[in-house]
Amino acid sequence: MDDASADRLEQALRADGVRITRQRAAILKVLSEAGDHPDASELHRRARDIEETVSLATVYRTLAALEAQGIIHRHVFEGTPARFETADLPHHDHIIDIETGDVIEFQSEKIERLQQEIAKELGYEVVRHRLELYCRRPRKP
Amino acid sequence: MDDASADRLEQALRADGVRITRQRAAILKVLSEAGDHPDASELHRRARDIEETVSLATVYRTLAALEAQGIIHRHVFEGTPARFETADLPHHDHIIDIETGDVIEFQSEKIERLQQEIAKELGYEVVRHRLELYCRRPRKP
DNA sequence: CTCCGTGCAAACCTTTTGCATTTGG
DNA sequence: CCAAATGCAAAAGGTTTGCACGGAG
Repeated sequence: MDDASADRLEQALRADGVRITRQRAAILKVLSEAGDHPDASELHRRARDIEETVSLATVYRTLAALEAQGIIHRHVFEGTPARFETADLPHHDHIIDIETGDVIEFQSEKIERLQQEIAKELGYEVVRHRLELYCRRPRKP
Repeated sequence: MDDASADRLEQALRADGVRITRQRAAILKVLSEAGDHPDASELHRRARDIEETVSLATVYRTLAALEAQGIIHRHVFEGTPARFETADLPHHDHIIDIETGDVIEFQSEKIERLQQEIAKELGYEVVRHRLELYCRRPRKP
């Protein structure tokens, strides 16, 4: 993601009457540039490189606001703090490398469809779902 | 699950040199009789009806031990404390009713297979996974 | 007898919040 | 201007842990 994206995030927020402070601009920039899935304290660290006066509380408050607007997604993987990513990509699920912590995205329309079918058969409607594959690279033989 | 199951859990533990105390016996009984997916404090509450002197710390320590032995599974659903179930049923995933908190189990061999394939294509091997469908009952028209 | 397990209370860690102060629009 | 946002520090909430005592094998 580039700076144009950070601008887009700002527009989306402004449209909802949210003020763009120096702190928020920094957080938005960091989010828009993140290729990975950083957690709150990592975002805090990166944001402070841009704007020194960002507190962790503000990071959390901004993330909550962005999530409420559907601008970012929060993922809580097993045994780790929540991690965040911008919601600009189409829906996808995640592979978590259990050795490195790396996160890889993937999509599977087939799985999505199967999920709906299963829920329907049991009398439910899927509102949202979570699919995480905790993986490792196979050992060489 | 019935009392015979509680006994089976005890055997499994004893075999690993773990002592069966009154407290643990109570926790095992509660787990083996639970048809739902109780969290630690609910287990604590139920265990105390059997054996008054069970502390929450012991509940957590016993759950950790049981999980390490693969005797129970721990599920951390969104925004709620961890919930536990005995590992006697074949593998399954969960539907969570977002209105009632009810948990429904389901299996899908197709989805399992697709997961493996996807991981393999990306150069990974699935060690474990988590699939949760957050659902509601559809409104009547 | 001897450790393993226990209760209690304090510590932990991430996330949230109350309050007085600053600041964006 | 002044409601909205911030920093700080304290609180919250689930879970873990240090320590001295108790009980299973």
